[in-house]
Amino acid sequence: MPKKTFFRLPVEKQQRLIQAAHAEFSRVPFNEASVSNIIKAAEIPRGSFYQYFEDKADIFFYDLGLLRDSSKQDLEKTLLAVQGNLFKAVRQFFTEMAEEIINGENAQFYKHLFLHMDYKNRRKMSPELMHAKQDDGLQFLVENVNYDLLKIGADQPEALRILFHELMTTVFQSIAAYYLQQESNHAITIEQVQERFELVLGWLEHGASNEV
Amino acid sequence: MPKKTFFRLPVEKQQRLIQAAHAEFSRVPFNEASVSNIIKAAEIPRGSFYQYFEDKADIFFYDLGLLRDSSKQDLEKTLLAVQGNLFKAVRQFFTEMAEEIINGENAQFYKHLFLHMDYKNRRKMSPELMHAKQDDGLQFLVENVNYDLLKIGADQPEALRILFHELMTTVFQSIAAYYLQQESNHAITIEQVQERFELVLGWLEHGASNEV
DNA sequence: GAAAACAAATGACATAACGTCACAAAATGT
DNA sequence: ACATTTTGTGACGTTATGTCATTTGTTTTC
Repeated sequence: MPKKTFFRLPVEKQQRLIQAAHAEFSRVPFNEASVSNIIKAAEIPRGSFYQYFEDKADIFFYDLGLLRDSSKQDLEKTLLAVQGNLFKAVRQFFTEMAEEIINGENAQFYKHLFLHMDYKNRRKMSPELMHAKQDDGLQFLVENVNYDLLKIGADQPEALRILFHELMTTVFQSIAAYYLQQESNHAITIEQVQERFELVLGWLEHGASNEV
Repeated sequence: MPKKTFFRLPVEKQQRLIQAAHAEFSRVPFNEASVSNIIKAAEIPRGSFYQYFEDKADIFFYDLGLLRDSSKQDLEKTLLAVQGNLFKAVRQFFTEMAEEIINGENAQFYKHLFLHMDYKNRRKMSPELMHAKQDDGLQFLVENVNYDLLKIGADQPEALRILFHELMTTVFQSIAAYYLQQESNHAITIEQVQERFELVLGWLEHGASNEV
């Protein structure tokens, strides 16, 4: 998290910094992004940057957090709207999300995010659902999912967490696959992304094995 | 790939370099590893390093390739041994692999590999199966899988590729989950890793949805 | 076996990024 | 008005990267 000093800054200056950072993280993946470029664009001295943020990662995840907050992706509401049908909720969530991520104004930022985020940092980019508390972020899910539709009992919260994690992985993977194809000149349409996601989600839902 | 010059080097010198690199990549994740440390340990001048390798990534993936070659993990043979039963093959593969990765001598290297490999570079760490050719790496799979056991027809090679990719993701994810737990002081046993993997694989095989 | 052609080795160099620190400036409190 | 705290600043030490001119070694050719 940014340091206290940052939040005491004039809003205009805060925005200038965040915009500069956002531009840099849209230009290149996190590892290639440089603090030097950010401060140059924001026109603030080097020392100030480190007065506001711990380091590059600090401002990156703060920026990412802002993006999430401003987006309409809210799995919680969706889950309630579909009476706790987890698969249905994830389907709907993906449809809304894919459109924004692929064609929205932050597409470049998301591209670098999805292609270069590793397992270790994956947790930090999960959707609103697990937003509030890190420790027990899936409490809402555990309480509001309809267990009748799953091979998971209400007494198996850990299994539910794992399933959710797997579903999110599938979401991320599908998006990443899109960007990968794009880079290798085999661009696919957003409909094909949807199809691919549907295919994998179908397997997770009903199995890929042929039980005759 | 290393440059031609590297392969003309005395074997002893090659090994010295690779060992130094391996130690460095075991010490810290790829992004934190430095060429400077590698050349210091290998006792070769800086200029030489760049005569042999393009950059850090070059020697990293070469090292990784050597590891794969020396390991017994061979999905192809396994697939034949189980008459093309893909799920059975992956199960067996995972059992063999998990043990080596978690308790083998290269555990530290693997830890950094699994926790920090992103979507973009994931492909480069796939098992022997897709070893030979990058372009059409899954040809063997397409030809030797028993389609009767899957909800995928022999006329849907693309779907099979996606399923395989998903299975490998599950493998990687399970390993990564182990290391993550370890870091957060909730260490789990290798048996629990197996259980977790079995759970997810079961979903992919038979679905997580309750079709009553 | 000398000369020419090619290959490999070397470390100084230019460049760029990082995070810190001592000091200056501004703001706030009393 | 002065003291105290907070913020601003950019030069600095450090560390890393990849290149290049030059030297050293090896092979080929006549």
